Amino acid sequence: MTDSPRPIARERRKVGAKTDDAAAKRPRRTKAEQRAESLEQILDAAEYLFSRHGLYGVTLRDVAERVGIHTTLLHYYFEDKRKLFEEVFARRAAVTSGRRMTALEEYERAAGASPTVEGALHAFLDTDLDLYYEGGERWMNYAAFCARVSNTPEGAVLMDVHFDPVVLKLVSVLKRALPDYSDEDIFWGYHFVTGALMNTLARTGRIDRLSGGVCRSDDFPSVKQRIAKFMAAGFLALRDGA
Amino acid sequence: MTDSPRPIARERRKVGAKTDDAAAKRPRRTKAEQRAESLEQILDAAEYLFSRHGLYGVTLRDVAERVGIHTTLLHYYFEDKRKLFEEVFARRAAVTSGRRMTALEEYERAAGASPTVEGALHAFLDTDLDLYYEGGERWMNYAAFCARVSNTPEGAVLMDVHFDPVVLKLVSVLKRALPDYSDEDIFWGYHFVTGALMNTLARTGRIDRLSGGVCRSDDFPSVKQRIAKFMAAGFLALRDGA
DNA sequence: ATTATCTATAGATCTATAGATAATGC
DNA sequence: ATTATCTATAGATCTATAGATAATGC
Repeated sequence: MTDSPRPIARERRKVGAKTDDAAAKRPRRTKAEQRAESLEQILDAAEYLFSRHGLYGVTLRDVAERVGIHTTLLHYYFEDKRKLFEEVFARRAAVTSGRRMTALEEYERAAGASPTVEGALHAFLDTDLDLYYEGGERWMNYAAFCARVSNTPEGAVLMDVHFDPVVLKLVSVLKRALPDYSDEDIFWGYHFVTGALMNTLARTGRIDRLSGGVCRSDDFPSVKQRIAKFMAAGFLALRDGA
Repeated sequence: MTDSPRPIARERRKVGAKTDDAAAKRPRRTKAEQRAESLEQILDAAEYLFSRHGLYGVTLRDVAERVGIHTTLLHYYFEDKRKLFEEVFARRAAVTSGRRMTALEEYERAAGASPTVEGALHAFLDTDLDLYYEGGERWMNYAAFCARVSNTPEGAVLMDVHFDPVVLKLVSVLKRALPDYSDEDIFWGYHFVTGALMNTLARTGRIDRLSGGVCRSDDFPSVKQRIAKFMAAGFLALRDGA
């Protein structure tokens, strides 16, 4: 693991130099604060590293070094490595899921009796892209983490656990927008949508190189401009005999 | 690593029991054959394991055990673990790339002056889906391997190396089909297409569980029935001011 | 005579635990 | 008195190499 030791936002405690820094700060922090801060730093570091190298490509030592703590402290806060991984996934899942759920409910209310595919997809996709893009680096890391994980067998199970409700909500709105569609068409359509979304969140840099710089992996606004309209048209095209 | 020790197609040499089996067979095989067979078995096993657990989630021992050989033999045939990984990628890349290239050229010839988006996508996507679906388990493993790898930073670089030519060919046909489109729209459209394709190739089982069995991850024919038409409509929808 | 495969092993690294120390909490 | 953090270390496992053995090749 040779990641650039980009400092995470909060100041690192330096190993073997806990005098100045720490002595100046610790007294001001309550234990609850210390705990919360350590947990956050650990999860941020793990999120960053897991998003780039996956569960097995990251060692607990990598995480500890990035935070500037001793490896064993990870065992104090987390049962084991897998649990740390799952908590990285879970931490922000509720936020994105909740936001999209709310957006879908609001859209349903606003659209009344005749929701559209594009409207539902705007609520689902734009809300998510905004969250990552406006949430800064950590949210972008989380997005890449999810995308990476989504293409793996175990990762897909985590997706089930955390995202099924909001996805099924989207599906229910799509069904109302396309009342004569089979479930099969709706689900395959969703499958295409989520593939495009995950490919965006992964931000591998491939589209940058492929397009010779015309598109940029981290340009979520450009994706947002196009994805809902693109996918909605795709759904409608399935009408006449898939 | 606790994969079911599903035997790979060729009979395994059993460790510590090389008497019957081997004694009966070896004499009949030339060294070139032996070499070719071992290489193939190793690559097949690695492909299977890497597709499920990624580069770091698989040990050389896992691969060797699956083949039924000693770990050190892997070092005899491959420089190191990463090289093995790259050779798994490269082995079938030329085949899929070549087939799609041919299909696109044939389509261009057939379509003459007015190629369509849907026609180009059929050539590109259907050719690939057929290859995996008709190629049996190994090709399906390779598809999952590629999909998994495509969502990672290093994996994306392998995609560049092996697939850029055929993708740029597709892009050139799309440009002819959509002469008034910006490069940006074309490339983002491709980005959505490949996301949907990779999500299909990954076969994580998520769509099966999400849809309650209505869709199946390994049902590539159903995807093939829909994907080109779906994506073509998406491209066309970008026309009026993305 | 050359190539394929195995034995033995080095050296590094990884996860996890037990127990000590240094902070905060009442 | 409790919680956060560090020291020391066990036990397992991993990649890779050196060198021996057992096949095929002429």
